[in-house]
Amino acid sequence: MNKNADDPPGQRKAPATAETISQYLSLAIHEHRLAPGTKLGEDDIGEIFHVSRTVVRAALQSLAHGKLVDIHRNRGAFVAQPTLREAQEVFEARELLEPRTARSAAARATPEDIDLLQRHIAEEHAALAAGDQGRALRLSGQFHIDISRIADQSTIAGFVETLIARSSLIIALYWRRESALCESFAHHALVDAMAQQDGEQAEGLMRSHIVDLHSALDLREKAAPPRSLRDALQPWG
Amino acid sequence: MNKNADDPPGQRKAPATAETISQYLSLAIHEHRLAPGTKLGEDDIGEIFHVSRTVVRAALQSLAHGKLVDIHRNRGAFVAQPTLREAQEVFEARELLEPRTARSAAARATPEDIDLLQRHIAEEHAALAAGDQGRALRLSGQFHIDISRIADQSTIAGFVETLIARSSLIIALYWRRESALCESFAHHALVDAMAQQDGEQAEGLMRSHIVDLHSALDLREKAAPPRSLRDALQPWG
DNA sequence: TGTGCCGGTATTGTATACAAAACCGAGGTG
DNA sequence: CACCTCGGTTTTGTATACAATACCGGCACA
Repeated sequence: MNKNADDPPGQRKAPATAETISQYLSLAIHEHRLAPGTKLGEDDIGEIFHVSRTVVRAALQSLAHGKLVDIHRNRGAFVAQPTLREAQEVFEARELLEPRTARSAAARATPEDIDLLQRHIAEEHAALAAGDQGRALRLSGQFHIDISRIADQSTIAGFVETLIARSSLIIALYWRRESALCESFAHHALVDAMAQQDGEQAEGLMRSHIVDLHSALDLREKAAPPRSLRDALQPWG
Repeated sequence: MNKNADDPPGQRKAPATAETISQYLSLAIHEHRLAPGTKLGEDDIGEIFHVSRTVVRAALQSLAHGKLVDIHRNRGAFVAQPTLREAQEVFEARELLEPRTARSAAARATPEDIDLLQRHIAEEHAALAAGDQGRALRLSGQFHIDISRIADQSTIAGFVETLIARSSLIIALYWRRESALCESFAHHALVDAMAQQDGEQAEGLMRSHIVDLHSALDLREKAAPPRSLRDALQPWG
């Protein structure tokens, strides 16, 4: 634990590349420390990481490609605010991609892979027990990404990764309080199926798990309006 | 035909944004006028479009995100050369995404949509008849993109779009001469199924169409080595 | 002949300077 | 009081300057 990847960039000595910065911002978004709609000023970020705006811009453009931030010309970059419609689409895409991926993963998973997944679940539990919901949420997403990595289809894994990232924003916006974060059970069952190389079962479990997540979103138009009228009309930018 | 989108950027008057440039390069790649492995020098491109390297870099980074170009640090940007493995993955992903998409599209297609698709097929035929294989290939890809647009799932449509783009590179590298470009028939049958709102049929046709494409690739290790040893070992970058 | 070193040259990476556009608040006007 | 206008301020967009690295030729040497 000497060098924790979650360390703030405060300590100098590393010049910080664009990739570093985008990963760091991405992490903050995943952990819900950067709320949707937050403005990401180039000067601010550059000051934090001690780099020029050139590098920051590259990082922001990278994030914009993954739809984690929206860039409005001459206005700047903001943490994305997926619409209800986009939210639907993201989960529909996940329903299409992930079950099949889980099946492949089950067929290919080595004991080490199973180990890794179980460690992740344990970490997730620990984070949840410690009350660190952000971290738990991120690890829960990481679990899905790991599965698609195990499936050994990097192309689809890349798609899944962007979908998970967007899901994090969607959860920030549309998650219903009532439904508890009881996913860990589903994850555990999934690992069991994979440990037994039962692809059929894994596929089914993954499908219902994602359907569960999907149905835990509040699909109705938000009662609470966006933080400002300007934001409400941003699509015009 | 006054203003053709395919016009070279020679005529000044428009300052050319990063998006313009990336679209233009993307088009050239789709039409096989830029071969895989071609170096894309920043100064060269900047000179062609009369912009500074700043915007060129943004365009190249954008293309790199879609895996159309590879950027090697301190070495520059090159038109991507998908490996055989990546080629497999891309077509497997297409087999997963597009049939389902075709089904949705069939359910939603309006008469105008059918019209658009038929016009595209006609254009494709015309280009083929005129011997412009590059253009025909691009239009054939556009056909697939249009279908995913009709399905009205922009997220999946985005994935399909990047897969089509990469397919263009894959075809450039691994297409077997022997197999003719007889896809038009498959496209025609697809439109017919969609015109009748027959989703089941459309899904099946799309699946077998993609399988056909996939099997028309040369899956064996290339007999012809890459243009240079340096390129052959680039993954080390 | 082939290999390794080494300098100049070309190209990319980053920071900075300047231009252009959006933001914001004060003041004027109906 | 609402609305519009206008100037200063802030922030982004683009070009350029400089630093760092890779490329490529010749030359020495085994």
